[in-house]
Amino acid sequence: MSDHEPKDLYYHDLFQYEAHEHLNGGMVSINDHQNLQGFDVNPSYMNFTECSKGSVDYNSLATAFGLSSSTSEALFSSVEGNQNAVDHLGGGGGGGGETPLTPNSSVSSSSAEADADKDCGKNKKDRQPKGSSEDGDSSKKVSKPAKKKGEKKQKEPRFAFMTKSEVDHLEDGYRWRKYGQKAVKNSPYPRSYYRCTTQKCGVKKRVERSYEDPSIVITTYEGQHNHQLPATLRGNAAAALFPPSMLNLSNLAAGGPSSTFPQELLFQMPQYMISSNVNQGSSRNPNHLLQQYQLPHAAADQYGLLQDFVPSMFLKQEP
DNA sequence: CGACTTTGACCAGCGC
DNA sequence: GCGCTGGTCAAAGTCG
Repeated sequence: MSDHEPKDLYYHDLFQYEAHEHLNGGMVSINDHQNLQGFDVNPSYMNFTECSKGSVDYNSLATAFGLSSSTSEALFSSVEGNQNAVDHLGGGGGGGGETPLTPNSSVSSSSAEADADKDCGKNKKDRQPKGSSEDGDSSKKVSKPAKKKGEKKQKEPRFAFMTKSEVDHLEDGYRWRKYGQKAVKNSPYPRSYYRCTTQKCGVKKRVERSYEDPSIVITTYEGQHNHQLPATLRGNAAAALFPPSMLNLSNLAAGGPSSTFPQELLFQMPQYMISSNVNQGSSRNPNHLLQQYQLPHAAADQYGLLQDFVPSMFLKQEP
């Protein structure tokens, strides 16, 4: 954090420290022998840095998702609420560099616990739309948000994962609108910013390529979808993108025939977890979805383990 | 014509 | 305080 160099090391370490992370509980590997169709997914890892904190049985997690544990498929990184953790994915972070993701590392803080500031509003997005301002003093493009001094950026749950793909923007069944693109320091590849086009859904995602391995796309999701997959895309995208093996995985997690994208799975998992706590009286949240993603009986045993680490990172504090 | 992408500018946070 | 960087906005352009 003191300088940028450690940040630069992230990508190296992200991969090189796989075993290390395993030992330190910094990385979770979800494994599957199958390759993602079209993605030619290479070793990737599920890195629930936050949830792990050295207390998570990764194998259990993998098992819970119906994954075997010899080769990894996708890297997921829970970087929720931790700027460092996020940044190291974004090529700007300092968490993953020289410092392994030990329980004491900078990645260990939890926004859900410590930063649950319950201000679920999006700080930046809550900026007054310029057009709405009466004064119309549009000398500046962006009006200043009436933000209090100590107020920190809202920290949404985040997930990052790596996918080996030639396309930057992986279809995940949701509709996204690109709202920005920035060059990333020390990386020749720009980072793209997407926002879910569904109204009231503030989910965002960043997509960038690893400069270490340009074939790897790093996707970071922020927030949780509060809606279902768009009907027009639902199924098609997932079905197109995922081979039966992957769908099996999804089915396993879903306990049903519906095909789901791993990313979606990531989001549904939180929702699933959230349901018991948050769902009451929430008419807006289509939590019937949750029923679709019940963990399979086979994984029921592991669910307890999931419960151990999921809540702190996934549970969104309901106002 | 609406939805989406591109792109330059602005802002906030952080380190020095 | 300054500069750097990441994140976001919104006008303009593009596409179907």
